[in-house]
Amino acid sequence: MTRKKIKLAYIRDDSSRKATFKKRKNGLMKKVKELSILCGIDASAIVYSHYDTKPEVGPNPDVTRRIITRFKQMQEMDKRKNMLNQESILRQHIVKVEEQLKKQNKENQEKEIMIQSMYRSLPADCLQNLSGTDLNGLLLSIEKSIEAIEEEMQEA
Amino acid sequence: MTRKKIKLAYIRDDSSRKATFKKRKNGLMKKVKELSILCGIDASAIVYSHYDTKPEVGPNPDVTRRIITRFKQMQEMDKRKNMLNQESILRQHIVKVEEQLKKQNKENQEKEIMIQSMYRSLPADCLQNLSGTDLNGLLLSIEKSIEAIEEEMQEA
DNA sequence: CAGACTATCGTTAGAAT
DNA sequence: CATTCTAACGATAGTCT
Repeated sequence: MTRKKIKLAYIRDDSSRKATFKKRKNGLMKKVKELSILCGIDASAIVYSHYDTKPEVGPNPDVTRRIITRFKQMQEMDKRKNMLNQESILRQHIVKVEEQLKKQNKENQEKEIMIQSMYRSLPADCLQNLSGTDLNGLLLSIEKSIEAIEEEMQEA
Repeated sequence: MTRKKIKLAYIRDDSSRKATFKKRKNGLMKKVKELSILCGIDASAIVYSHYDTKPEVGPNPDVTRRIITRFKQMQEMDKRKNMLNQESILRQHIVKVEEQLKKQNKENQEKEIMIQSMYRSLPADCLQNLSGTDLNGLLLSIEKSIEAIEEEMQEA
């Protein structure tokens, strides 16, 4: 059993790394528990790893009960993450909607130009019937004007 | 040096409890650091005690940096409020933009109806000049049609 | 691959300074 | 009190099952 003086570096070998992880995580939790009891204080350790599906939090003795409240805050931290995600979704949504708005705006302008052109193209004496800037009114006026033109043509 | 096999219980003597606390806290942080490095995972320990003015979080090596950020977030619960405010601002912005979009959309539809009405109001024989659904083309066609009507009127 | 084992290393209680 | 020292204890790397 010739164990070398462990080199403090990432363990390349998968299986021994996992073994070490398990051993040391237990040891760590034990130390935390001892510190809590011996000194009457609140202590805990958090271990995030892909070995466990969930973040390992501990230890979980009587002493740790008080700390659990604070860990709930940690859980709220996760919620905060979600908040951030939600925020980015919101931002994306804004971008999307703003793009739509821009597009609509452009389309709107084109149609407006077209309407203005048609309006300007109408005979001068038809303009008397037009009133204000109201679109529906404008539409009615233009239809009236066109009807008037058609009537004049038929009379001629 | 006859050290007894430590009894796992609260250390009554103030000074030796503090001594033990200091030693073991250091040891604990070292262990956390080692676990992080050896296994390439994120780990941290939190020690709340009246010995230190602030909750001891650590260790503070490169590996733990990411986790510390999260803990700072935990400590800075105040910012969470601001986040909420920011989110509500975003939501308000979305509502505003969506209202604009809706309004634009409505205006767009009105204009479209108007254009269609004008189009339908034109004399049947003018429709031959119209081509496709292209807006600019449509505009040109309508202008042409109106010019044609005016010419016919002048001829009459 | 997970436990059990143990020689070895690291941690630390208590004493000394 | 805080530090240092070191014997003793505890943790664990490598090995075996």
